[in-house]
Amino acid sequence: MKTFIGTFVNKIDAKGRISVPAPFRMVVQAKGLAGIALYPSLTDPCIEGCGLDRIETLAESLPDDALPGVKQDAIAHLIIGTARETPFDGGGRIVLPEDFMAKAGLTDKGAFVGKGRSFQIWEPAALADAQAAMMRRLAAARRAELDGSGGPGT
Amino acid sequence: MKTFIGTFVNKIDAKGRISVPAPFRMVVQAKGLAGIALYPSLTDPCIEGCGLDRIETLAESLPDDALPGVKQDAIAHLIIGTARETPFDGGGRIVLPEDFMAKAGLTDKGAFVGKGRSFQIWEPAALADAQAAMMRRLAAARRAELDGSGGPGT
DNA sequence: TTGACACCCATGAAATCCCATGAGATACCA
DNA sequence: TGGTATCTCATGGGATTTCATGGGTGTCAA
Repeated sequence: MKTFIGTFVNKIDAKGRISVPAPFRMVVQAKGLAGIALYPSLTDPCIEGCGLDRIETLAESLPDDALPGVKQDAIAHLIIGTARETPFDGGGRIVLPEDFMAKAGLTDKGAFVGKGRSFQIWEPAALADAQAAMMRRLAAARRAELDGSGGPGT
Repeated sequence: MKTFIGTFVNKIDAKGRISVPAPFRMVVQAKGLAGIALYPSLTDPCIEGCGLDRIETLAESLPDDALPGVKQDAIAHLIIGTARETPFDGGGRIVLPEDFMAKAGLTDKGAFVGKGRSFQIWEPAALADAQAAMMRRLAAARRAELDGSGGPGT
């Protein structure tokens, strides 16, 4: 498996540790990596994660020097600056940085959500809310579409 | 690890010493270097740093087509001319030059921010401001994009 | 001589590693 | 097909090491 797929809820212990779901772990271990990179999501109240190869690729894609006039890489710099390398312990866990947990509202449980090449870690309740909100938006969009092309659908 | 990733805040003691974060130290030590090179940032109110090797590379690997109108050699000479070598002490610390500290507004704490091939040292509050400003800019850009597709702005 | 600077060691806190345990799922065998 | 053995995985706690930080001493230069 080479993509992050599915949702898994694991416990966060007193030390801030959480087990990375075995399928996710295998995605990064298959690349020969011994840990993941975490960074606060720029758009959602959650932590984002990926193999740290992705971060290093991001860093290497930047121009060799910070010269005036180049602001297109603002996002990359923001991610690189806030990212954090988190190695697996013997049991396949990582330690969630405290400030990341605070930003994502994480306390005792974390929901890993696969996003393909990356994944997110949500507070389970917040994830449910966000997903419900997205469903409502989709339903509304569909209704709006049907309204224009015929009667109210089922 | 071969790139500077993440943010770490350390204390500056009365002697102007500050611990270089262990992950950053390992990046340069992996290259066989026993210290780092510092120079005032040309674009931000902070100190910039990297391995000594990068300064040497800078003198040679200047593309002449990156920025039309900007004298690349001038920038290189500026960096090379102002850069200072700062060796690690036994505990992995460096001594921040006083004039650099003044330019960056550093007093009692310094925030190391990874930038991939290099890193920066900020006054923590100034860093927070700069990052917040950047986030606002990104959010504004995103809003501008969404406006085209019908969302009522906040 | 006096100041600045580099090197040394000490210490507490925090992060990391290690092993143990139990539950659940799977595979295997009768 | 039912039951059992095995394995993986998630979790808990303790021990060890690393790291950041503080201060002292020696050395060199002005």
